[in-house]
Amino acid sequence: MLDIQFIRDNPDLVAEKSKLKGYEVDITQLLGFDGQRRQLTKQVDELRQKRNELSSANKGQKPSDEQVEKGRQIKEELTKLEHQLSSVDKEYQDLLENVPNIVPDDTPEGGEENNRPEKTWGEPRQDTVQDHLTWGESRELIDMERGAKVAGNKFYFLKGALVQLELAVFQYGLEVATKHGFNPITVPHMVNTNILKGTGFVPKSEVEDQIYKVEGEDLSLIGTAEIPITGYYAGEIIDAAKLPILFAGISPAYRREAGAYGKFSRGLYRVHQFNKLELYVFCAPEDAETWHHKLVEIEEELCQGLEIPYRLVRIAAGDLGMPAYKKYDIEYWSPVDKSYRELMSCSNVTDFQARRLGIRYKKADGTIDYVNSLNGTAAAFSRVCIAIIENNQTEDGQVKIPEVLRKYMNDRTLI
RNA sequence: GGAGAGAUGUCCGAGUGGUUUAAGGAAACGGUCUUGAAAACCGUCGUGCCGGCAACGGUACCGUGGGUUCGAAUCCCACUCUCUCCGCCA
Repeated sequence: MLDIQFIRDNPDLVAEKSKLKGYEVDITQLLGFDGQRRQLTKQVDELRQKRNELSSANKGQKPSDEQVEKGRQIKEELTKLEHQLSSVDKEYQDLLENVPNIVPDDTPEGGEENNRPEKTWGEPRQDTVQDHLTWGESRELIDMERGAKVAGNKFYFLKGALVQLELAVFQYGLEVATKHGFNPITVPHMVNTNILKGTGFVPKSEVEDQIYKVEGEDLSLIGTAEIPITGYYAGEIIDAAKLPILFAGISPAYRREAGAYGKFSRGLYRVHQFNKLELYVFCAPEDAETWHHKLVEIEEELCQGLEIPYRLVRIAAGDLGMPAYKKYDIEYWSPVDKSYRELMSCSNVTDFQARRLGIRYKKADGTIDYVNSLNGTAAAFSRVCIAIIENNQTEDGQVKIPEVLRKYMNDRTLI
């Protein structure tokens, strides 16, 4: 959610940036409701003032019939105005909540195809390797068929050495995260609608497509630990001295992925459930940009440790979600597709989510402001797994375990 | 799942229809005193919205949402959460 004052001061800018992101918002209409809301608020407050004056005029004693009658009139008028105000306010809130975050001027325009590569690392191998699914199924380490039997399409079982690999990846991820000061946290795997909406990257139409809802409960399965962590401080005012607050959240990620059965959905690449280690930062606005770069650096450190060749890309405006101000993806090299594919993502959402959920901080001078929040993937195992299997194959079809993981796997070197 | 109790500001805690403009205490901050510190004393000390350059004024907020009333922290209804006990259970 944007600051209404900011929208009042910069209506054209907000309209333009929203359009760049591909969101339809009618700023004129929003400001119209804003004006009505203010007008009505003024009238309502004046009437309430009258009511309060009347009732405090006869403290401790019975009011006269005349006073009661006058109070009754005020009440009637007030009820009418309050109803008007609440319906105007609802329209206003709905519109305001659907205005996406703005983007900085250096954001590439256009959609996904305009994402801007900024850096590459490692040697993209050009020889032929087995794809992860063929490799994993033939060794009975990945079982998609039985996953489908038990739960449905895009569910799976992982077994044996891959389970150990997964645990090792998380151990390693936590090791790096804690080294950088992140506090490990586990989270509720379901959240209520209030928190879900507060994270804001789920406009109504997408909620249905992306999020599993629990029948008969006000609960949804989380698509990432970002959601409950964002909610952690909802409605609170944090002492500035406590910032930055750094979390490394571990959770499964549940995603419906409705309609996502394209070319790049084979095997573990796009699944309904995977485990994820997520980095999260609450900080003062002036530190957000620095933390964003720090998060990207940590992601790079992780990829380099895991010996995964990658490319860093700056995400174009049209490919950004509603809350994102600025976002980078790290894409791993896929020797199977001979192209780079998404592995990690890192967003600065400024105060967009903090505003929606009322997460503020109090500075030393006593002033209060919204915190900024940032999040980045440290490891999404299903994809890390693909990247390792496909990039680390030896000539005889074994997979070399990255150096950094071996101490977590009884010094095993090959799968 | 059943029974009971409860939810008030940063914290503790008073408050069962109109001087509540939320008492009192603690913590925190500023000051006096002190060689310094503690203690003591004095002062400050919630958030949002609207108006105002500002000082300030108005208004709302006592778990959440409704309702009753001229007037609600206070009465009524529903919900959420917490605690105690019982049941079930890894």
